[in-house]
Amino acid sequence: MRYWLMKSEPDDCSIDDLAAMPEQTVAWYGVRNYQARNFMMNQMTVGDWVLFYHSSCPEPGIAGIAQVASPAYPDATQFDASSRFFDPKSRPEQPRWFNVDVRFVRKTRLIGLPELRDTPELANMRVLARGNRLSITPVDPDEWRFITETMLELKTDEL
DNA sequence: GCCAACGTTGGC
DNA sequence: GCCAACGTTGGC
Repeated sequence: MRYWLMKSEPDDCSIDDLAAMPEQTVAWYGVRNYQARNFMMNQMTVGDWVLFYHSSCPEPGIAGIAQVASPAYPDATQFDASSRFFDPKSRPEQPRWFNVDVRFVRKTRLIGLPELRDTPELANMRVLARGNRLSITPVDPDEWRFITETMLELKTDEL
């Protein structure tokens, strides 16, 4: 069981949008970075926990909790010439990009980026590292526990 | 809109 | 394999 932080632009898909999806589940398509793809392909398993993070918006920060809901499978948008994620170099016989499905668990209060940065227990969080641009980052179990239990006052078995 | 940081591309 | 040029991310 692993823990992750996944960034989504709320204009694209906010935590409320996720909650409103059929099955409250969305394909995490559009990842075009090999490191992030490899996390999905090689390390994620169904049931992994996800901090759902709003990025590129007025109030960036953690907005909810989700769960990995499928193994990685080829990202359909790479073959769709009308998609902004179209990749002409990717072949259906050997897809280049993969995604998992992500399912809504709950919305939380927004833990904004300044609050994350002000929290000593989270000083080593990967997403806060200088220059980090990865849209998917691993979260340490200790960091997960601190955020959910201490900052959000949730027990994992209450999720 | 700016820009720091970093990833990717492609010529050599 | 090097590295300059270019593109993207994402906070501000």
